[in-house]
Amino acid sequence: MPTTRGSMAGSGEVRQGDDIARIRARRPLQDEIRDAMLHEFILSNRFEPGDRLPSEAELTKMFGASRVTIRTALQSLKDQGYIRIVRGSGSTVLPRPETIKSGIDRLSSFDTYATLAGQKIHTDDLEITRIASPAKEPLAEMFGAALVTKISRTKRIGDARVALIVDYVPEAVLPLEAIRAGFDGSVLDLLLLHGLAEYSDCTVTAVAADAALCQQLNVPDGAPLLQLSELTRDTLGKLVNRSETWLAPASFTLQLRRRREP
Amino acid sequence: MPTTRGSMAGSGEVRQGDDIARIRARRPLQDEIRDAMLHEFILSNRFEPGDRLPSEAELTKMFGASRVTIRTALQSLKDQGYIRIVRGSGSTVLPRPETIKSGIDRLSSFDTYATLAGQKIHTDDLEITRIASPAKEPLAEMFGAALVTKISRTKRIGDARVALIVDYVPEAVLPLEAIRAGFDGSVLDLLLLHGLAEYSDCTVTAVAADAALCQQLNVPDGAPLLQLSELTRDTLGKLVNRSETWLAPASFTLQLRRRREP
DNA sequence: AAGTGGTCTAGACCACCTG
DNA sequence: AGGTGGTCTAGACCACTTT
Repeated sequence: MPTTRGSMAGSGEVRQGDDIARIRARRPLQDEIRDAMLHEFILSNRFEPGDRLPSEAELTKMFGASRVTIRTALQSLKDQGYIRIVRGSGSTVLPRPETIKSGIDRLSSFDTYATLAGQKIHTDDLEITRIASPAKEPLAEMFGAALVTKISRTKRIGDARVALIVDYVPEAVLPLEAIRAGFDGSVLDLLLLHGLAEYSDCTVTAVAADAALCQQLNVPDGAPLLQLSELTRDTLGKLVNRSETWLAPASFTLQLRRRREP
Repeated sequence: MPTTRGSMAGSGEVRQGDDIARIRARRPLQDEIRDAMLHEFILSNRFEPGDRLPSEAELTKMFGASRVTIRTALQSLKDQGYIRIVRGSGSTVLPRPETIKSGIDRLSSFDTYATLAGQKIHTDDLEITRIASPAKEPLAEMFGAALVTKISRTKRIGDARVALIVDYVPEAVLPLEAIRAGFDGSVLDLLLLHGLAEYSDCTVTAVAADAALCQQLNVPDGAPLLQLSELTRDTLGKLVNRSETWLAPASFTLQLRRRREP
């Protein structure tokens, strides 16, 4: 019943200091509590898989927060796969998800994936060119813009060629000069950095390497490759990027978690 | 300020009838309001892409619900990609997501995908066999069980062979007899029906069709195929199914929406 | 300065699960 | 029957955007 906020004056000042520190850091209480529960209860093995967590009422007292705040934190842990919540019964700790922290369903660049996996990834054969297409061309029509920058490169891990990536970005979204200046291997990272990418719709197929591809990726003619075709959009749904990626499956497999329909 | 619930007695009885009807149907108010906003505001084009929705305060009055309830409904619309919410500014309607209502990131069977896409899918070459493997075998070790049922079949749309699917389910999870009795093309649907499947971790690669595969799928030797390897688990994280799928990419491509890391 | 969404509280009633 | 999570309310303060 303390805290600086809230509907009525509190008698206890216990949490006030904490509150101020947190607000300074602009960190929501619910996030603090979620992280506290994650580290102190779960990751520390204080509660092991199968164990029941304290009830929401108890947690309310333990953390001195309202039930709504506690629930928000618990829901977040549930969404991340750490606990299971059953009405009328309680919350139990789940076997640690061997996750796949970030699968292909997350909008992250291959550079980022590789780095997270502890791999050093290199960019070769970089070509950045400006395309001025007539208004009727599919590319211009797709973006609703005539000036588009094409960025093509191959990716290498150690001595192995692992991917060919070709991106198209309209000049109006990110000028060619900005791309040249900021490009460090990933167009997507550049877009994310500028807050220009929110989501992409991605199609995955298997294709046989043609002459051009097998030369670029150094694979035999007809070798099976994963092809990803993506259209990336910003928060407003505006198309900001078209991307085509070919992956040599020996070096790169896609992983994702499929969840039950809610 | 009305309603039967709530902290204090209400003066207006306006919503009481609605409330009772809703509670009978066990439908949360927040869901009703979300659907009402979706249909009356967005799908009806009363507010078009780019338009601002009423503020939360206004919605509170319009629907006679508390702000928390209104916010839950709005968040749900945001999660589904219908609106954008900006602090200090308001909520705006987004261009209708051409979504991909349900991509590969959802735990649905290929039968379900095909049906949703308006395709009639057929099951051929069905084989259901019981495997009793010594405890040291990888299959037995994986499931922690010696008795496992193997279900193998091909899928066909019209005259085209589109997939080969092989599933393994431990007898302890679903007895062979239950599978024989309930199988209508999809092991996953059977597991979902019994509440036995919560999520799966899935690996996607491209492979070249070997002799056995090209015979079963009627594709040329060495043709590129999509291979999905899945381990499906229940709410407790217990392994309930291993599944291998080979897809002829001409007939089946995978689609998914990739979202920015929160 | 006014308005909007983000966060939080305390209290209430209900449905469900477990003794 | 008692405890637990699910849903809901009214009110408050804050941070951010807009005017």
